[in-house]
Amino acid sequence: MPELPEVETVVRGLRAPLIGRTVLGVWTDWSNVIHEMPPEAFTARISGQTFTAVKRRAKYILCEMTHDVLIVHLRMTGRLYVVPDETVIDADRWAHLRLQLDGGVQLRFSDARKFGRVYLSENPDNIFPKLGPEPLEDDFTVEVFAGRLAGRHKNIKALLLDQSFIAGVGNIYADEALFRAGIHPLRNSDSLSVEEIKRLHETIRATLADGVDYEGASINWYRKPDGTAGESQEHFYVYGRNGKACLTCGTIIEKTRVTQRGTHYCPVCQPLNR
DNA sequence: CGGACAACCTGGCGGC
DNA sequence: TGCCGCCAGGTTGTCC
Repeated sequence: MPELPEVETVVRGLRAPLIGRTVLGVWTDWSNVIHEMPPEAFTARISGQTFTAVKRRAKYILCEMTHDVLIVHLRMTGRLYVVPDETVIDADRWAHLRLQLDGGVQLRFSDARKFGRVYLSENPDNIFPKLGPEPLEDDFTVEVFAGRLAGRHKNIKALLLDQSFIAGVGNIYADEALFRAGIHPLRNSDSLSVEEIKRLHETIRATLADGVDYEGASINWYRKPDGTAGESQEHFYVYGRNGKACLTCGTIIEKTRVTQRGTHYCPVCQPLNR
């Protein structure tokens, strides 16, 4: 669920409550959430460090501290928020990691499915796998996109989901971008015309930018750090709209599986054969 | 390189 | 009301 727009929204929402706060202690009831380091080492190392900045790379949240970077990946059901010590909210049922901060507040990481990951490292590059370009940056031009497509032979949806090809796109925004570009998710990447590549480049950026503007999609698990819902889901063209009329042509939106993932598309607006 | 698929986990939901 | 099985999707790793 949390894709680039959701992660970006979390990052923006954490800056005010987190920057300037110092870690006083660590509590966990499922230490597997901490990766690449024993929990005791994590506790010893993070204690006393102060948060200085909060940034994003791909779907990773980067909380920069005095000496290290606290790196969080929300995966499917992760939620990250700062609340006063005594506050109890529903998501706390799955809050497996809590950092006690000064000022009487806690940074809590809630994750119902325990897929999320937390790392502490001097340099995030030591943690990241190979990551593609940031689609919303100015240097992600259509030429860059076309260059990365060259030589690839794969269905276009699978390629959009590949984080080493382009960073930050997940299942929801891949479907939305492909619809807006009028491209069937099973089209092979090497069959796209110059015009289609140009359209897809534009719709990837527009879809993600809209997602950020709407503060993410709260379909089930995702919430902003302040606990409220995003509105992105109210503006979807195809995701979750299978069985409903296409907003462009009225045809019934179909759902199928592409590379093991639920995939939504309009069979008329996104023809497989052109 | 690409495709298929299991694994990691558990809540929510439809069906009976 | 309760139990069963399936679905959700980010990422890694394995096998062909």
